[in-house]
Amino acid sequence: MAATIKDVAKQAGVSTATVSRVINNDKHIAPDTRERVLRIISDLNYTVNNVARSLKINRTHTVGLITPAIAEDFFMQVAQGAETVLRKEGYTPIICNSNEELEEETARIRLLLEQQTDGVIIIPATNRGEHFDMLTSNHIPYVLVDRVVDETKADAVLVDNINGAYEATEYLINRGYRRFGFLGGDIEHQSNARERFVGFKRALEDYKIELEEDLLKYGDFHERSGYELIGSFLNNDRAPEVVFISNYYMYVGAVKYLIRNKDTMKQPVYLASFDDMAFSEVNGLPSLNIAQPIQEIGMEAARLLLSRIRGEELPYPQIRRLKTRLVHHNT
Amino acid sequence: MAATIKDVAKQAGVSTATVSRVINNDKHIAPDTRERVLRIISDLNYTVNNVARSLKINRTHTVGLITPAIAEDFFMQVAQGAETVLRKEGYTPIICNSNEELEEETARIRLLLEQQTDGVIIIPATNRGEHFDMLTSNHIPYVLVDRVVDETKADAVLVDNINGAYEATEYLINRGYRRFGFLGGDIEHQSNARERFVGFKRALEDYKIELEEDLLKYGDFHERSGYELIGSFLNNDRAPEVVFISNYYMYVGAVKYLIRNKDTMKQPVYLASFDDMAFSEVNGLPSLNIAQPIQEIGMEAARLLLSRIRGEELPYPQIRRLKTRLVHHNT
DNA sequence: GAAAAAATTGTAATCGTTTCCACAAAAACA
DNA sequence: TGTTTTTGTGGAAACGATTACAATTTTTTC
Repeated sequence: MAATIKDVAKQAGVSTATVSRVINNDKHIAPDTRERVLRIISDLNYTVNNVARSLKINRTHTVGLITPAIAEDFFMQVAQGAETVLRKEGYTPIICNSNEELEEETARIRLLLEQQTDGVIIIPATNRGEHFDMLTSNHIPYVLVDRVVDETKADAVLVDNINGAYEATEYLINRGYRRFGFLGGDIEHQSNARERFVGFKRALEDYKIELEEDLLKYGDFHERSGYELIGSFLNNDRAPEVVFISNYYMYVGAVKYLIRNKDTMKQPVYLASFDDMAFSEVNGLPSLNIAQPIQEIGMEAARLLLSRIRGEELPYPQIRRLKTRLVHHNT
Repeated sequence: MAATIKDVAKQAGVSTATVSRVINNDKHIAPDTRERVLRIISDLNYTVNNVARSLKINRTHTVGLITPAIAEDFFMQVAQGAETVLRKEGYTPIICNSNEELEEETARIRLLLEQQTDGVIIIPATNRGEHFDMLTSNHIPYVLVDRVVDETKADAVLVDNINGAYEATEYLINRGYRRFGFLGGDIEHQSNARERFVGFKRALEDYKIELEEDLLKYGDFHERSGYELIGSFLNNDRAPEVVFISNYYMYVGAVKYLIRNKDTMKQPVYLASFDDMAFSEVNGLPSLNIAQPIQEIGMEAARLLLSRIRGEELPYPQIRRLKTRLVHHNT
């Protein structure tokens, strides 16, 4: 139904080869043929069929992006960053949702393989990575984002979690805080949760500050666990002066708890937390936030992936760590 | 490099036709050949090449989704809803970003045309719609979401804005509020802004409540305008008791203003606003929110589009309006 | 003005599938 | 047993582009 290259060729009285050359800006074409062909193209409203082209040239100029959740701020900002650079380089991202499930992640990889994407950016849902081998064995480059399974294996774009946590903690210490609470993630299985804990602890050690075991709680980086855990700290005589929260969603949960219970709260608690996103400012509570350059993470991941796709020579693996930044709210 | 259907055929000692039949679950195939072929497929780690398949069958099982902004809550919830039903039906969404720009929206449509998507879901960035004709003339079905250019022309999934605004206003009236402020959008050019205003005004009229001209302000549905406009209402003796805000982002702006200036505020103002998203609860201010079934909008759009793709007989155009729901926060 | 070089165009194979058509073998029927 | 029907399989032509190679025309060079 839609016009094909053949229709254009016939109308213009040339071969499809010539039309193809015009489309692809081949230099060796006579100016007047080029012009004639272009006119017919616009007359017929012809657009190139990318699926045919992709089949022939064996590249699709598409890149898969697997995220644990569409519709979550952090992931979509990464996606936005990636989209910006991919688009500029003529690539189309295909955003997929793993729903924080290993099997879905695997299924999406399979899908992207079928779709012949030229590369994949993955924000891993779990700490498993065997299924990435499917990509390797098909020679599809991929880049991990935000967390990593095994640092020696795959390209990754991360944030300097250790340093970010250290700086924030150090800042708090210098401001005179001594009694710390800590709300972390799964330090067993999640690289970023672990690193943030390390940075936090190292700062306390360097400044010889005691860390009480019962002021140390581990959740799962979800809002609910922040909401539930923060409560257990408060309203007793051993409450911390400041709580270090190592993830944004747990921070949101904690904030919600504090807002809901502000009338019964004995004393204010200061919050320090990873990430600086929408909520961090609007909730009205004073806090120290460790801002990740989220969009930049996505952009860097896209850049790295494109280098791989283009076959540029880079040692394996590339681990890029971006710097965090401290932000103050409502103080 | 990757195994093709030919490799499988050769290994299994059958023709590519047979392999294809196995892949596509053709009924007329001998059980033992099927089994043999399946074994080879798994041995060779074969995956079908969808770009070749798409070329042949002239369908890609992909659907474009054009949104004015990736990384904005509302749009991504729509996307999430759409993704859920598309995925279940074997379709892959390609999410594109128009950046709230007409030209980019046009460019994305052109891209999706080249990619041969089977249909497109569009959250329009502007009130222009001529470029949608490119889709029509290529026989690609499309569905508009959230706002509409001309109701008589294209399929659309919307929300019953008039009724939603009316109900909320009526509720406020019944609660005794009489002095209303209104923060709206561009009622000239944006269908949803207009409809919400109509519902609001109609309720006031029905209850014979005066609407003062200088308590009526129009912004642009962005945070900044909410922030700036709310201030002009307050701190004078003619301040409204309640402000009806017809968009979430303006609401967020207003909330930020109120939080920042809470110390200098003479009297509290109650907010009523369209949408009920992340901020609505956490900001701590009491408010009445008009919740749209955002994910459901995306799901319905996907369902409608799939009906069109499948060629089901439905009168043109289909305009589906979903109901809103009132939600109370911090009261 | 002829030979060589450069520029322009066409022919046809190819990418990896699907599917129409033909056909052989097996099953059902008489 | 011979005929018809059913079942399973293969051959080969598409789908719409790109591109190596060849062929032709034009330009340059001496």
